Amino acid sequence: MADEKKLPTRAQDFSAWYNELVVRAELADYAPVRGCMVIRPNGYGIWERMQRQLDDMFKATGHQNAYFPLLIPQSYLQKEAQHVEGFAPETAVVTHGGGKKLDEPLVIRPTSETIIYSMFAKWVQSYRDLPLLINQWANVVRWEMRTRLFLRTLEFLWQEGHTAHATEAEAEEETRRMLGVYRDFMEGWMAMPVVTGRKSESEKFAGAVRTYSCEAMMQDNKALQAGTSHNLGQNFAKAFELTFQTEAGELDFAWNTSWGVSTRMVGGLVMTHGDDNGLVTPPLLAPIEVVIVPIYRTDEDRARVLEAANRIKDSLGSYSIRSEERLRIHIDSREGIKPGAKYYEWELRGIPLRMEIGPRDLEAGQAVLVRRDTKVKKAYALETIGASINELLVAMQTNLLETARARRESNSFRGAITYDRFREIMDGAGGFVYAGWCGSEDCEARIKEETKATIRCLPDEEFRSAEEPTKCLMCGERAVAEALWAKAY
RNA sequence: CGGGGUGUAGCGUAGCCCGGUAGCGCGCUUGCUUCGGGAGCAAGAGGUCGCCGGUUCAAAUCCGGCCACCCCGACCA
Repeated sequence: MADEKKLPTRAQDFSAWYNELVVRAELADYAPVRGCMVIRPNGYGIWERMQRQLDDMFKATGHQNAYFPLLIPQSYLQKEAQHVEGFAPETAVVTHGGGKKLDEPLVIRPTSETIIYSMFAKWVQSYRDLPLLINQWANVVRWEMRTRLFLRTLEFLWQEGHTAHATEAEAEEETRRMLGVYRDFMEGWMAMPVVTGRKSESEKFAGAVRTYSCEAMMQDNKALQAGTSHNLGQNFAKAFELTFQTEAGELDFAWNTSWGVSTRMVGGLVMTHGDDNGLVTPPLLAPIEVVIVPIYRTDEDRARVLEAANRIKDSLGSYSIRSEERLRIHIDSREGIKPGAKYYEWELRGIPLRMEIGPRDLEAGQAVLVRRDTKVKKAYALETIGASINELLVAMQTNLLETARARRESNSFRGAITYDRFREIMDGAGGFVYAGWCGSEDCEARIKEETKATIRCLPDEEFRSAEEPTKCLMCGERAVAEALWAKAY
């Protein structure tokens, strides 16, 4: 029966570990509708903090929030050829309203390019109206065949940025800037290192000229596409007649970009930092930074310990890892549950720091702090415990990123690599392989067919091998690019 | 849509071959003892056995149909 409380381990079955952890840590559940997810307060708390920080970052780069409708006339989706081809198979369509069959079916947005650029067309007349920098927080629906909590659900919450610019160069700059914002957020806040780069033609967004992405490595060595940024060129502007008068007085189509991240990042967080005891949440994103577990035997001890716990809690407000916030601290004063059981529960939920305080500590003027990431347990003097907590939170935030990056690098393969060796890697433990590619879609397709690995991106220079491969992994022809290959979610 | 599997209490399951009182663990309720790593004992509550039909004196169990969900593929943030 003690066994029933244990999670499956990551080594046994990574999928089972993930699924059970997400449910047991009370992050999310499946809803009665197939493939739809309910995000519980625990999971939403993490998402809410992600949301708030990203929103601040978008504001800082000059974007404003707006909101566009959930329902899109089907004909809008059909105006951009590649776009409709990419999204039509996975849309949900409303055919009836008010008890009557609709003249034109309405698509539940799988993404909002069409409705947004149709409105942009009305708002933009002159180059003086540009750039137009908009973001929306919304839900979208994509009728996926197989779903997994957070990683792929029929409906998901996300943010989609949409911009219009007067020049191609400005649009490209915006596309890259927002990719950088995502990277800063993922590394700085989620402590999840990412490889940035450009998508291959076959993997790019339906309707984009160029797609860039952030690719993270999960603990099973698979890649997770954690965020994308698209340069849409004038494709949508032409489809929706989004034109403007230039400084020279000529009429031109605007240049668009779109970029998005979703609740999928919560899944990425779990699969990046979680361990066999449960979730590990980076202090910057943890809804609770410190949990106090009071320990007592007698009523007299109980009163003393709880009084001390409250006093400690009240005195620590200024020691949050975010100096502009109050320390998020919680006292677990539930009766009838032994301290040991509380430890397991808070570990499962990934709270960064646990403070144990009992009669013996009070005598000694100390409290015990336990770090979630390293599990190191140590006593600290009460007079200076605020500073100790702050140091530990900062250290943990840093340690999580470094650990994840070291793990990624030790499972990355660069330089000359034969196709046989590549297959061996992909059939075995998996990993990120940086290898030459001739640019042919045939080679790309054959590798996917034979190994299940796909081109995640053509990585940005800083991620590339010191000496770039000269030959294509598959056909041995001259390589035109270095591609990052991995199995992916 | 192809291949495999499962539906029994809030959760996890036994029973099904071989028809005859629906069982166990976790959780829940109450009480006492516990409390520095998942508490112990005692008493209790909780079930249209996925749905519809058939066979039978009798169906969770056998037969037919339907539905739902899960896993493996194809599709994907």
